[in-house]
Amino acid sequence: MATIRDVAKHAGVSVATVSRVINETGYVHEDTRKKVETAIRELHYTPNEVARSLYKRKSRLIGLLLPDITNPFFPELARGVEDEMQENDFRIIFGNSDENANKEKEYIQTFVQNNVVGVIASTNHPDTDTYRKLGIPVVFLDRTADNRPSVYADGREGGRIAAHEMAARGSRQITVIQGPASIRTALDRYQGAVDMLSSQGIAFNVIQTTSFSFTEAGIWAKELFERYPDTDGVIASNDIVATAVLHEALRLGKKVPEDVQIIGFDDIPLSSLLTPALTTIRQPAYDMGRASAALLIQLLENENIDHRIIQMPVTFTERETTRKVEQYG
Amino acid sequence: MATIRDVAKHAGVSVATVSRVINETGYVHEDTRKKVETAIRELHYTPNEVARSLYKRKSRLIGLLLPDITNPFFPELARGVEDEMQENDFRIIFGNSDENANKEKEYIQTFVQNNVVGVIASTNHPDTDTYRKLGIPVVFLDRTADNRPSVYADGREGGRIAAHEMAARGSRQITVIQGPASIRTALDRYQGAVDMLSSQGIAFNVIQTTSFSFTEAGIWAKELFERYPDTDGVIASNDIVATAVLHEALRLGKKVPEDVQIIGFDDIPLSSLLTPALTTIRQPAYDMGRASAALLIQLLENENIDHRIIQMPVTFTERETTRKVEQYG
DNA sequence: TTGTAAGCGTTATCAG
DNA sequence: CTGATAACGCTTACAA
Repeated sequence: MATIRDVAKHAGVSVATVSRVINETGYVHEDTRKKVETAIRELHYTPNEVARSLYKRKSRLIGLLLPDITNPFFPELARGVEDEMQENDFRIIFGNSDENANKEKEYIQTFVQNNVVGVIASTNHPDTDTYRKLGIPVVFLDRTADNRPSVYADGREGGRIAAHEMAARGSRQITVIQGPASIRTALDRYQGAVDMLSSQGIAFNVIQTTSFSFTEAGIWAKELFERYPDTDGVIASNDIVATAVLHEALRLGKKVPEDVQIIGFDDIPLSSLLTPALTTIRQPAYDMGRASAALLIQLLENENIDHRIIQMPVTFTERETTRKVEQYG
Repeated sequence: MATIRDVAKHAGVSVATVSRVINETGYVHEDTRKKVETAIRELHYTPNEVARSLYKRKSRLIGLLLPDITNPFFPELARGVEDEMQENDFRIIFGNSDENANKEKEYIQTFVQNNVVGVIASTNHPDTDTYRKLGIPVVFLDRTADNRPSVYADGREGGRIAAHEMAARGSRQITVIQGPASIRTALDRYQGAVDMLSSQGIAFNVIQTTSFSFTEAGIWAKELFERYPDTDGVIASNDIVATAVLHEALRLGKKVPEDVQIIGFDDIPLSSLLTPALTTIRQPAYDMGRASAALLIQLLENENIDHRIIQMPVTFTERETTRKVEQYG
């Protein structure tokens, strides 16, 4: 790799001058600029970001920490972040935390060691020193914490909507699937659903799950219909579980939505391709990712901006696993 | 952030000594080591990877370039790469190329600018200077090129298997979905299927698609049944398209697999949760990711290893969108 | 308008 | 066993 020295020598100028033309800083004569530019071209020179980063104590790198890219909700988030960052010439160091506090801490640490200028994190522990003492801007994505910068959707409201719509469509033997207790968003959804159901005086059962994994989703679906065979409505903690429930219901010969209605959460891309297509509470994942990146970039330019907490809308996305409301509402 | 100087001062030694204890290189007296270690702990010191990287001209970073993390096949790959890398203390800079040569080149360039020690890339243009002149090890993932290090599955064989199994199960009005012409793996699958069908003297139709996107998949599925309504067997270019085809077939009132059989490709996590569950040609994505990372790490340690091309098995994964072979075979 | 040189935080060489 | 110090490739005062 050619260095700035090589370019300087090749162009017959000093490194300072080369630096000036690269960064468009300070005066440089048109002719020398030309010389330098040809030298750069001829040597295929590109600046070493590491050296830059060392001197300026900041890079063009940001850290992105997500629970598990294998859960289809997160790639959407990631893609949004990446697209926005890419357009602003930032690159991403990426890690999966598996919702594990230790892995999370490790990653954040290496992010810092690599001089990232900011981090976007989807974490259940935003209130730890890991983030508090980070010294660089952090945006919490899909999660939130007191007054810290964050982009998230209102899971509680989503849960409420799901419960309300399901009740409006006539289900009275509802089973709510409670996601992993350690995951904040899962808890919110659950709480929202429970609140709504309670306030409407509708009884319900609960199935507790401990992960969002594809392989285990089927197990819980089975458990659900074994323990509560009369279930005529399922509020799932996300679309993966909802898909498993749908699969199991169909396998048991139940008609969906006639015998049992199902509402998921997230609206992952495959949901609309299921048969019947999944009714769900949509989170605008891609936009959330983009928004979080945009927010981080703002924070990078100006630490003190007003609008640091962005709540995205959660929308009832009616498809085919729920009945038409006219029939019942 | 504390620097090595701070630690040295705090411990009353020179920076050289601190460096020695950090890197466990050279002699250092037990007592001084202790002093240094406490200093490190008290100051919460962690080495600046950027400075290290600058001096050593190599980092603990690798670049990962994937077409689109939003396609459920790639997160599996990415996860495999990440887990293996993480266990070996490497971090990942990540980018989506969208199969776009320009974006790809840009990303690779910034990878290099950030001193990555190696790259893992899923690209359709492995034979360009971008990779040839990179100067650091590259492993091609899910793609391959002459004799360059790579980890991939035999798409052609997969296509053959799909065609063979479908024919063995009685379909005679087969439509093959040809994926984007620019994507090598899609082409291989298609070729394999066509070869097999031709050699068996079975006529078939072709639907050409131009992307793997969820939103467009539905369009092609519609087109398929409009143009070839008598289709009784579909060999799809991947599971996303297969899912869309299944969805459309069901919507049209066709029975699957009785009226039309469907075989996908990849075996993404959701495939087994569809109803009927999708029969597909499985690629061991996660393992491929891990293998590519392991290979890259080997290459990093020793440029000249023998086994640089790893072909992973492709397996016919029989589920419910194909008929039982006994009935027809 | 341009060049010199210090400094970013490390590692490694070479004396001591 | 330990300490100075040059070097990694860049940016930025400061001088010229």
